[in-house]
Amino acid sequence: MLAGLTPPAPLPRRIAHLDMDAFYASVELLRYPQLKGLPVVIGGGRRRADSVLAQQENLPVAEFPRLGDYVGRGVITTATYPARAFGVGSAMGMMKAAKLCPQAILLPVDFDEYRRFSRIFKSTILEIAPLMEDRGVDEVYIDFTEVPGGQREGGRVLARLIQRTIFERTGLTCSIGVAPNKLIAKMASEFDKPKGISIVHAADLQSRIWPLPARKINGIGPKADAKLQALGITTIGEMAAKERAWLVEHFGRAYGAWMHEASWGRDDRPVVTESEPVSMSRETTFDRDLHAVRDRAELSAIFTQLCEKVAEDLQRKGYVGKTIGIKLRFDDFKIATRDQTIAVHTADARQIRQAAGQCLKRVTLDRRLRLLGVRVGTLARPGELADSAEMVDTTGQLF
DNA sequence: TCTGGGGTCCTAGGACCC
DNA sequence: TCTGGGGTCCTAGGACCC
Repeated sequence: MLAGLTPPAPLPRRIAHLDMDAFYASVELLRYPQLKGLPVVIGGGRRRADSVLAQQENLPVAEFPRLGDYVGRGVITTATYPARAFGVGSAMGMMKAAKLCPQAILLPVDFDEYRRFSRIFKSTILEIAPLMEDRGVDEVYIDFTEVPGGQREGGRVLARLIQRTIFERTGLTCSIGVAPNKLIAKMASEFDKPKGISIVHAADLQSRIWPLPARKINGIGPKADAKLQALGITTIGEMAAKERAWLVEHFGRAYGAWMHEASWGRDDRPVVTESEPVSMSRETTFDRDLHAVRDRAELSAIFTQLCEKVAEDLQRKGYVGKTIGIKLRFDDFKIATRDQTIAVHTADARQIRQAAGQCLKRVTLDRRLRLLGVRVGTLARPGELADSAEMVDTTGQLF
């Protein structure tokens, strides 16, 4: 080490997780302020264009569709806080939700609108802090570490600025957790929802993280949680009290070791600002279960449409893929997948349809089908394949 | 009257090559 | 003829997340 050139001590990592509050529902309330304070849920299968809502922003409250009138398949994607008070929550089946709160107002999803607001809040963040990781339409991680002011009050000052600026630009609120890493920040953003800011330091592990249910760890889902419960473990602290070897014994080498690290609040994953897609897919659940033979024509038409949509998605975003796959969900909810890697990358609907059709022939179709999906994986950008021996066909024409 | 749609990553076995 | 690695690709299923 050269004398006088001691490198500055690295700043402590401060990572934020930002989560928009009841995002879809909040965007809808911007359009329909007359619904503020009422139980409102977003979900269902109907398209906005088909409903009484199309272009009628001044609709009186009494004329909005009600959850109790809904018939069909689907789940709640978002519920306002007043609706949550009735026990209605996201991912809940519509019919079950309708029993809990039939008077709730039901709005169909409008993804284009949510994406529009998503772009606005994300670009707002990027103007303030350049290292942002996209985690879906309503969530991001932000690296505060090197941002001017990012260390003040553990990140609270910057979090307040971001929260306020997003609100000024969109009228939408969010909750932010700031912690030494993504794992803890993700948990912290939930501490004080809605409109919350929570600052967590490494020293708070025992008091604020260990009492939480194990299921609160991002990566511990229903299966792992049930298994933990069966082993007598409920909280993160109880997990942390177990030997690493014990967790490995019960959950496997990789997952067990990760669980041990997570329970001790350790996570060194960086905030990743860019990533390439791995696959693109389209799937649909039918209004009623379809029979492979009796409903052949209907199934075939849907199948072709799915292939056309994936092809459109690929072309619009500038990708080609060469692993073509299908997904089926039967009436008993069992899932089957088949895929096939073809010789040449493609984004052509007819080629996708052809390969997917071959996949379909490899499945025994003795049950009614509930869902059909088409997936294209092993993606590449056509330009990056140009100098390889492979001939890329994005048009369906032979050359 | 159950349970959407769009993703990622991991595992594990078999084929195939060196 | 038998035995044995390692490495990569392909496929199917499953857990998990938003």
